Amino acid sequence: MLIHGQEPDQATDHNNDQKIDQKIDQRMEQFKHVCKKSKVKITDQRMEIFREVALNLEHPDAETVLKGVRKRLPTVSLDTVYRTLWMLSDLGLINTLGPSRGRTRFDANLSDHHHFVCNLCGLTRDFYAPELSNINLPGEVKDFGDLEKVQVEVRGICNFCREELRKDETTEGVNYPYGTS
Amino acid sequence: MLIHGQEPDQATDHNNDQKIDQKIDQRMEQFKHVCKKSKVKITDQRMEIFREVALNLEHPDAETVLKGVRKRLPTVSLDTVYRTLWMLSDLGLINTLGPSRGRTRFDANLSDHHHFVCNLCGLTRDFYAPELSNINLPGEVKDFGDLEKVQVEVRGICNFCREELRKDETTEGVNYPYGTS
DNA sequence: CTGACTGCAAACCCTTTGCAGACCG
DNA sequence: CGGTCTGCAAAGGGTTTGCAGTCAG
Repeated sequence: MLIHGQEPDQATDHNNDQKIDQKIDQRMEQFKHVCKKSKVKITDQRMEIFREVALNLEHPDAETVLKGVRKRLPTVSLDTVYRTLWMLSDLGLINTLGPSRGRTRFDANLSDHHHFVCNLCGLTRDFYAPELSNINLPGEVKDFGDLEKVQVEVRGICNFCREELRKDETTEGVNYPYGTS
Repeated sequence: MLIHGQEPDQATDHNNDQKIDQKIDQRMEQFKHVCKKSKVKITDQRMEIFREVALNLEHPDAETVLKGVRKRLPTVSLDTVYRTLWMLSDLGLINTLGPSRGRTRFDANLSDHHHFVCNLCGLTRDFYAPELSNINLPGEVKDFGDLEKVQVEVRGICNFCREELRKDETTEGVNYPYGTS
């Protein structure tokens, strides 16, 4: 998985930085509240790790979180990041993307949202579509078990990778012809 | 990730075994056709590995494929399974689920379908819903990149895990209180 | 103060790779 | 037969764990 250009501290889509700051403060308060309620100690590491996931629009994996957090706390270790992320997940403060364990990506956006995922680099961005929240599922789905959440995943090629492809077009061939029919 | 009861050779939802056999034969023919066309050698290992993915309704990971294949070819090795699965993916004969690499799960169902995923054990089952194929996406999604596929993922607790939970209810407590509000 | 938390290092698991022998075409 | 494919074993990369020192409450 190539994680490219989109650095955590890059400017967000629009210039609504103030609103974002406000949201973050609010999320930090919620974080502290839940920690106290659960008798979990509030440490600098934990705060910065949570802040990092909450700030990062691209749902980061553990190593990406580490990089971001180290800008503020240069001594944090990767294992603390892992422990904290899973703890936050246990506390319900963040969600995980993809199959459990194994390059898991973390998501601090708890609201009802959907994902665009780049097939090449794994870039994942949220989008909102209230009308998607009440789509009609076929009855058979309920036979599989208890339904909790419906999430739409749109797969494609992100703008960055499309450009890269254009550049690399003449560089190298493909291993297999890919033809299916 | 706990992979439980659902063994590959277990009876499928309904007793339409004959139809399934027919479909499998058809898929095997397609497999051979694509291999020949791509000048890839057809070996017993490759046939059985493809058959295993095509038969298995639960989208298996490499190790699960290995288990299934070893019933027929006891000497296959895990690395051959990996190599073959990625080759099949390159040939367009199967798809992968989840983030690339790292406990990837493989899917021989190439038709337009959606997934039910169990949050606890990772059980993944297909379902079909033609009306979901043309859902209206908000315009902003197109800004992320070129869209290729829209897949709906329904998350929940599968019947098996619900039962397990019921059994374990009195066995042990939970590490964290989980409360969010 | 004390138990929970951190950082280090080593262990662990899943996946990939190099190589010599085996096999498809 | 030749080049591809397999199985073995060892390496690789991400994640987890045991432990002694550190810190929040």
